[in-house]
Amino acid sequence: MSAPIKGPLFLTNTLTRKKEEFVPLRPPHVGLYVCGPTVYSDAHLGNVRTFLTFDILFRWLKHIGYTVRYVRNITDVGHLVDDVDHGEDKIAKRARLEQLEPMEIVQKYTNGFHDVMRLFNILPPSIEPTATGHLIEQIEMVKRILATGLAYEVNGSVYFDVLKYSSTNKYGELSGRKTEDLIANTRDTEGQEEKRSPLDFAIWKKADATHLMKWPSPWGEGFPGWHLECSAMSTKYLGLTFDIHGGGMDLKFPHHECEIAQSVAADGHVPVRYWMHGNMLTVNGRKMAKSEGNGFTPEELVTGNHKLLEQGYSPMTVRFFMLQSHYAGTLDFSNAAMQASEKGLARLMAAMDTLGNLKPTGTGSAEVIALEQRCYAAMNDDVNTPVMIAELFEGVRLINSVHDGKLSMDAEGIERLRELFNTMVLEVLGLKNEDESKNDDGVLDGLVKEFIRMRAEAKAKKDFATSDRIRDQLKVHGIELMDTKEGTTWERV
RNA sequence: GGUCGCGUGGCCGAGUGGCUAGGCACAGCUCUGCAAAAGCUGCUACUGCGGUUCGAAUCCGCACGCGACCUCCA
Repeated sequence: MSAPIKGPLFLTNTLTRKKEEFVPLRPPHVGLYVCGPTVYSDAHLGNVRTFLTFDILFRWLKHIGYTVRYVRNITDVGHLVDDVDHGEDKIAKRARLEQLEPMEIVQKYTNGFHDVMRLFNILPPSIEPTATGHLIEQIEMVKRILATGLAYEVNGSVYFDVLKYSSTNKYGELSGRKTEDLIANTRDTEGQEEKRSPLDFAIWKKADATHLMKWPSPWGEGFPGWHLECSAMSTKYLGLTFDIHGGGMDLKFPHHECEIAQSVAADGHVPVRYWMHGNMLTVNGRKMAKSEGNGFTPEELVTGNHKLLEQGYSPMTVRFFMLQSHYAGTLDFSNAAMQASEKGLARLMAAMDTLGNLKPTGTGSAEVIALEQRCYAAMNDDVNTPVMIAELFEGVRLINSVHDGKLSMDAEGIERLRELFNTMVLEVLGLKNEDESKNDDGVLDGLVKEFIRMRAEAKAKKDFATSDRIRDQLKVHGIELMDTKEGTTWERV
């Protein structure tokens, strides 16, 4: 069958606000749904953080022995520009601005999104459904909700009746809201006159003649409400009730709250057992958001070509930086923090190299076993990557101490340490060594090696004036020499 | 205004009622012809004021500061 589960795993369930032991509905299978991007513009770094959070969860669930079906959607219709139920579709707006067919916009930014995911080594989900590909399922769901009397049709639009629903169900449970408070805080906005209550939300919206993205339905030409796709698609692929639903903190209300209501209304089942919400990436203490205009694209990040960036940072530096904080807390982006991560990651990766060539120095491997246990404990404690990384640096110390002959370790211990690092660093954290391509210029490498040879000869003759001149001049040209026990190496500065 | 959360050493960032991560920076040492690089070692913080407790950064209350959501956003 399957390998034993290396658990138990504890996750913070944002529905109960408690850390709970994770027990799937149908072990060893796990159903995981994460709200994906709306493909109307380039993904920024804040988006990356959320998908990275659930990438780690996906990797960890698989690692400890679960068979995971990971569904992450692409929203290619349904989100409106101004207000929930009023205004222009974001994708249609973009299409108008760029003078493209809406589906060209969708394709363009979907491709871009996939490029970004690949860049940061975020694994593709098992299923990546699109909203436009599931219109029939969404229309069927609207019908089921109408059949229960928890939605009503007005002029070709269908609205969810929140007050009626909340008279027998808990609306607001996930986000900790009360319907009275919500009503008290409602602002008057246009296009609300069709609704019975300002809390009601559209599950199907009538399209006017100029609307580009519209489909026939029992209520006329229109398009699905913006919360509906996730309910329809998660149900289709994961069942009426499934294990984990994730997304960014900012989707908790109203998006996820509405998802719950829709599923309960349509199918009579609470859809999700464990809700998980990743927290925001901030810049100077403020949320990075498309609407704030304080985001930068991955391309700008790598090149450093943005006013917030002092230099470029590699994708793995960013990945490592994000994993050094816990997903549930906010993380503030700064150049100083990025530079610290860059160095830390380099040290971790250098230790990986050292470990590859490490030779046994005697007996003992107790430290490795203890380290291994602490790594598992950290990850099983709400996917605590920062703690695991801290443990891995303890491992780095072990590796270097054995390498320096200051600690004795037998072959079994070294092998176990290798396996631990390969598993945790490469497989679970998904970090890759980026340095290999640095000295890939064969001609340059040959030239520099010739200089290194000349310098070694000069040094052998105690002609330090010459050897130092070679070193200094190379540095002027951007080549730094480093003397190690194994000989001299070089890198570009 | 409502709801929720946060405030940790020079910086970033974990965490538990007592044993007090980790990274970066810094200092000392090792290595080295010198330097750099690398490694090792050191560095004891928890917004303020009360309270609970044998003991709190960790629990409770208040104050101050900050943020998120309440409108599209990961």
